[in-house]
Amino acid sequence: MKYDFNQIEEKWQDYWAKNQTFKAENNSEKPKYYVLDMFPYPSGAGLHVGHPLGYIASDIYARYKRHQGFNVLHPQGYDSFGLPAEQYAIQTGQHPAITTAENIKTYRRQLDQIGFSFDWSREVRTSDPKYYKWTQWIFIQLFNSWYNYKSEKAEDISELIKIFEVEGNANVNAACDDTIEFFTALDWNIYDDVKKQEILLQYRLTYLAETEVNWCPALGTVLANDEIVNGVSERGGHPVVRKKMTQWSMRISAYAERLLKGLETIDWTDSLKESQRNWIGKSVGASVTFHVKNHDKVIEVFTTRPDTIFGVSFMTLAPEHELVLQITTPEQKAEVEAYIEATAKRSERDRMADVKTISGAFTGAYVEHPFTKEPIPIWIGDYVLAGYGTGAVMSVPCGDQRDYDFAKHFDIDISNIFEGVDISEEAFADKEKTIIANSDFLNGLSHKEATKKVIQELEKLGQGQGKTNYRLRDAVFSRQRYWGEPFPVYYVDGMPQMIDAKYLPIELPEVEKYLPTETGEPPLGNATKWAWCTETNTVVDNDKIDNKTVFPLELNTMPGWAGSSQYFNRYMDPHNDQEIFSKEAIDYWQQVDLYIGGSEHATGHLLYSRFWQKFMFDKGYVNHDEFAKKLINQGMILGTSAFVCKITDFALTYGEDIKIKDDAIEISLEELEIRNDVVKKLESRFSNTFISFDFLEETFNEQFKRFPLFIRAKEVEPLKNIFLKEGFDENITLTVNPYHVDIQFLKVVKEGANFKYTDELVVDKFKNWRQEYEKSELISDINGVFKVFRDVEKMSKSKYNVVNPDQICEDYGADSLRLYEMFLGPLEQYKPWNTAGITGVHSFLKKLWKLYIGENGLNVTDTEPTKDSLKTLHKTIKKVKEDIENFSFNTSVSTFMIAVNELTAQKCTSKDILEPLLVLISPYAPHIAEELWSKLGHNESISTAPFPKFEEKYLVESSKNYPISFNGKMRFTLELPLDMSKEDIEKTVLENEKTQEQLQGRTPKKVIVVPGKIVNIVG
RNA sequence: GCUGAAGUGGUGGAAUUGGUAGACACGUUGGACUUAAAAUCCAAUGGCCAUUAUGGCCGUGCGGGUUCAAGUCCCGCCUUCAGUACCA
Repeated sequence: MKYDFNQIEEKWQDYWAKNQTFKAENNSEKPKYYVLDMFPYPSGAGLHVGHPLGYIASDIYARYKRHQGFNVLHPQGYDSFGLPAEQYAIQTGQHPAITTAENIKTYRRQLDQIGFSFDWSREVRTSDPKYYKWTQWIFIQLFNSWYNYKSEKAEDISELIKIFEVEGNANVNAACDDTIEFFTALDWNIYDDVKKQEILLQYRLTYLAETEVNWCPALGTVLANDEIVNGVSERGGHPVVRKKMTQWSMRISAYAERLLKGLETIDWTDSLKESQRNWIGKSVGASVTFHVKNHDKVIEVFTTRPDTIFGVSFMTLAPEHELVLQITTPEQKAEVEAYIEATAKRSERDRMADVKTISGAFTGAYVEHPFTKEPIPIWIGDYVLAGYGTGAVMSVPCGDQRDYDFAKHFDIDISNIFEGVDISEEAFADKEKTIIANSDFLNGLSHKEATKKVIQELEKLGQGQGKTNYRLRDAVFSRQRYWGEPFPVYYVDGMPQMIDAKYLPIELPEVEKYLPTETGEPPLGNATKWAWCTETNTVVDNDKIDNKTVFPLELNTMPGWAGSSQYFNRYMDPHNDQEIFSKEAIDYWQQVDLYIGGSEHATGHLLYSRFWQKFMFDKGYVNHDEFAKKLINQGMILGTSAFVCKITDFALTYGEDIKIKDDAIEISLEELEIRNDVVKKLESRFSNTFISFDFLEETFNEQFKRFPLFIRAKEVEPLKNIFLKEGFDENITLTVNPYHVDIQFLKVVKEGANFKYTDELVVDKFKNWRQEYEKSELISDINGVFKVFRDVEKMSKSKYNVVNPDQICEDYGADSLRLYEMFLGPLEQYKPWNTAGITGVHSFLKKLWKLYIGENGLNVTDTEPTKDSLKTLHKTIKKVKEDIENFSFNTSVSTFMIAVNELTAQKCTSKDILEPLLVLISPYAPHIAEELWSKLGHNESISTAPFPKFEEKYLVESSKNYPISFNGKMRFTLELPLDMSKEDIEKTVLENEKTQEQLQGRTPKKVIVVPGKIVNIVG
């Protein structure tokens, strides 16, 4: 009987579905265990081989825990709101809900064919109104809460109102906007309703405020900091600019300290915790107030080194600092304004890319030193960021490299306050260890002592106090997009009001088009009919009323992370339409025991989820203020792509149209008009039409007046328009890198380069392409014109390097895929996908099958197991158990191979060996395990069979093959009884003729005997 | 720059507390079976030298050190990957 994996796998997948084998009960006698995967975004490209890596690992763990007798919750769902579906909708008019549903169908089919033990009865989809009802509900809870630093938790906003009514806000220590003004109870009680609401908004955990946001023009929306990578949007790589907009924000900064402290209580990877720590960015120091001379103004700075206050040579303000224009003297006005204008023009990205250039301007104004009362000049400089601290720094050039560079550049006096440090040297000594000098009352003190002392003194003067600053900013929560959760919000007199929770969900209305309205409102502004709210909190349809006051609704939608910030709790009770989850459900499941997912979510999803969890904890909805006890990051499986570049020949041939420069090709603007011609010529030159050109407008480099890119022939016109629109003159040069090559050509490359499973290998590498190709591996040189490089990078549709698991499941089966993905290497490691080794695990499965099923049927008998077989079995049990518990899945696959090889060699047929072996293998290769299990006569699924017990006694040996080494080098081995004494071992070894041969008559200086381990003879 | 992780055969990767480096696979070579191929099975496979056999030398990024013994521990470098970055 052959191992017919296709038939077997289909059979058991049907069986599991039909019998709901993996359905988790909320009531059970068994202990619970909650294994969670990060749910996928169902993209149009379908599942690729990288997705299942983490899912397979968690599935093995979940199945293992079932064998251990746990009631396992192992759910799956979809993070189904998001940009790509909407971008697709804009292009095609197809409703995102439809494409999303289609994609989910594909994902489900692909997930099912791998044989995961998910409890699909608990599936959630973030775009399902039944689900996002609760996302909206949480939003309302956040709106109705404030953060009390005294109790260190979120409290109901009604408590705050009570305090205001009785004593005003002077004694309130809350997370709130810095612009808050003090008022008394008297004031509060006479404020009108709008004023009261305005004030409360400054305290709410989600609030509406005008903030500087990251605006992405190409996507038409704002983005959170973690959605921007290297200054461009994470999705699509579009440029991002700073812009002031009225936006919903989440007051995550209130939780900064708890988010930081909480990291100590959870078993997450160190690198991930470190990322979160950096992101939160706690720094302890002091805030110091400086009085501006001849002005009734103060400048507040934050510093981590208040002890260096006597070293302050100048102040530096961010160019955007609000006081700059007020304090600038008439003489300096022109210079300062010019500088401000120049920095405003530079994009954030330029500013980031160019940290070396020192620039700034003197305002002409001075502050007074708090102790010496000396005047200190005030400068502005773009190395000071408006968004961090107060946007102002006290500059201590003898202590800080940047301040030093700035002072040198502008020739500002540098005073030295460090003992024994030569400030003419650019490399500074470790300042934390240096004694303070030239600093009045701080002289002779260490960093620590001086810091303490100076804060005391500043407090006496009323000009400062100790302060802790966090880098973590509040998270912008509005998106000007269609495909997201609508806010349960309407406006009265411009103030936001919550729609009563009983009307939830506020469903996403239909729109004609998914673009902003003509008046520039978000896409929801196009909706003509949707549930909305009147004054009396009655939800009615827009078109059913008239003559009544109509209140505007919130037209923004929530960001992608809204739906994923509590989904792990919703799985506990996913069909509950009365509550987000019942108390019984959360009391039973508590929190996620094991969470597996990618580290790319370190500062996004994983931070926001922790924040919401802490909020839910404060409100008493959950029992733990961390949602996941343990978290493992699976590494990414990378795709192989090829790209082609450098066409020297082409430039020479077409030298009249195109010039070569720095290995790139330049085309002047006039030549753009004949570009179509050029392309035609090129196409005939390289007959197979494989050249096309591509460009991206946003990569225009202003500094060099270049597009470091490729041009696609048909897109010449739009490019030219952009060019002229931007007002660049006609002599501008385009730098063209013509390596975007078409599929036809790559098929040739592919055959030559012997790729497997990669049908399309085109990559757009518009960023740093020279570096990229220099780094990559040259795999082919075609006619000396094209060079083909192979590179390994993240799988993505746009790189044409996606490998999906379907073909592998068909050719080798899901069990092979599961084993192979585990066998590739350690779970956490990044690794390129390469199918070369899959035959290894596949033939292992065939050998396993043959061990049980011979030519004439079942090979398994009731014979007594041999000693050797028992030893093989028990050493396998031990190793596999340890491996699973250490998440070292790759080594258990080897262990299985060894076990099967040994048992085959032993011709083992004993049921007592082969039956437990199946349970060991079943988490890894569940289909074949189920099939063989049933062939052994079981009517029940193997999935709850108890995990075999390891017994030491079968491994006990009577002798050991000792390695005998001379000066640490192993020469030969010697079989000796394990109960032999140290002395006897030494004696036996020394008497051995091989030892004598090695010693050649010399007397050993020393003999080391480690019983059970090794013998080392030192000569 | 800072933080974190990692460097082991032709390849992916093994190696508990320091104790036989290269498990298990892939690939390669040779052989068996076959008209042939596939599949399957057997053998060899870190490098160099030597060989009738026994062998010998070198080997875990580089340079030192500790130790009877170092891939593993310590010090100093180099490289790669990832994250982060005028954070005051």
